[in-house]
Amino acid sequence: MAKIRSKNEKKRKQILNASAKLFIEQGYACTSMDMIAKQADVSKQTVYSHFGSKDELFSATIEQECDSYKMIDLSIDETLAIKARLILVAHRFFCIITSKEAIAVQKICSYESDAYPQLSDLFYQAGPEKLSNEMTELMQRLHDEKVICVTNAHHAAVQFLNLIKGEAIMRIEFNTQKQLSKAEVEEYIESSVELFLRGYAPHQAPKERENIT
Amino acid sequence: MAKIRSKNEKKRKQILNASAKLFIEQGYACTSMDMIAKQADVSKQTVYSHFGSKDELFSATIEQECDSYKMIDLSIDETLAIKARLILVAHRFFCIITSKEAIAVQKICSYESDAYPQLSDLFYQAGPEKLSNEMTELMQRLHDEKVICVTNAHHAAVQFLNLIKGEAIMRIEFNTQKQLSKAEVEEYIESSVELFLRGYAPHQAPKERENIT
DNA sequence: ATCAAACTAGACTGTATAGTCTAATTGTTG
DNA sequence: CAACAATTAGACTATACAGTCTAGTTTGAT
Repeated sequence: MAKIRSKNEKKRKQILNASAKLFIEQGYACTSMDMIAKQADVSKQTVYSHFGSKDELFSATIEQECDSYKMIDLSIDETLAIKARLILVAHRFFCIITSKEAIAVQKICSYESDAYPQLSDLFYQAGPEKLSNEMTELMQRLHDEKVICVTNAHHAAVQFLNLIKGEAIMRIEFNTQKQLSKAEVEEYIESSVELFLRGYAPHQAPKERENIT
Repeated sequence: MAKIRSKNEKKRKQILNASAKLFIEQGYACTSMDMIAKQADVSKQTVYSHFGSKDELFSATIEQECDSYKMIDLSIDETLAIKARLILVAHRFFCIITSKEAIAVQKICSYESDAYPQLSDLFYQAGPEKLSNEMTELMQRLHDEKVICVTNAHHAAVQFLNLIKGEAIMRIEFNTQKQLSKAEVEEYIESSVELFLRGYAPHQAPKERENIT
């Protein structure tokens, strides 16, 4: 009496995994329902019985991918010096936004943002906005700790995140021939964290002078 | 003997204008050759006689759009105070990258960067890289003027440009429901220029203290 | 065992579109 | 005017694909 759909969930997941893989690899237009069915090892009819249309499946797929952004953790060992803490945060952020999946979902949402405004909005909330909110909290905490001195924690968060992106993110996005080496990225990130810390250094910190190497 | 193609150029331009409009508005996949011919007020056969295939036309269109990025001018009234100068530069940059065409070309190049790597590379060079190079020169000049103090002018340029992008550019790119108001953007830009200037303030400038309002 | 829901394979429809072909027309140049 | 290249309209081919239909099979709950 309870279970009306026996295998439903398993098939559904198979389909969503397949569609995620294909949409992400090939985009919306270049991925056909036949390919998805085949990739999911499921009949085309089953795809249509779970998701009424290609649009619906696409939406469900992107929503699922957005859900996977849940595991962003910016909590940081608080005993570290501020510079080391921010560099750690920067690296984590950088890893997240340069992951193959994140880049692909970003491209597809941006490109389809006119056709599916609610989808790209969803992505924006689950991705960039969520990150920026968490970063805002971190900035506020650092400010309260008097490690930095900001007048607007949200601005500071956005500024920090944008600084970290640097040119690396665009080079990845546009798949340019020349890509930045890991060393170049590290150097750039360190330079950006330093800029950020100098710009938001708390007042009355004359000892900073001695720290200059 | 000279003119073998009489009306060629005019038709060619009609076609490129039409294709630019349509590709930018609708993307590559959703724009058909019939639509382009109709929009250009030209027969389909003429389109094919000028450009052998849809791919070729697409490439020519994007290349043409990239050429139009030529007119970026960051020269600034040098009598202005440094903060005012950078705010002016920031606004120009912001206007350029938020223009409908720039956003559209960016989206399309990013999305098609796997299918047409040479195209997105072209875009990157004509757009982001060109801008970043000009900005690097500006940074170097400002450094030489001792108005700012940077250790790596290119890093500083990238940092400045990324700071200016803020969250506004992403909200536009993803077409989110909430968009930043002009006032919000202005406030953010001013805050970012200030951050940048504090972070790269020249040494031994104690009079700065008095400037704080 | 039975029965209904879920599933399958694959044929089928209708539509969109890239690219070709043809026959007629226009426009340019000598 | 003659000749020729460019252009045009539109028919045509081939293909891909969204979505439907059908007929038969598997599966799980009772």
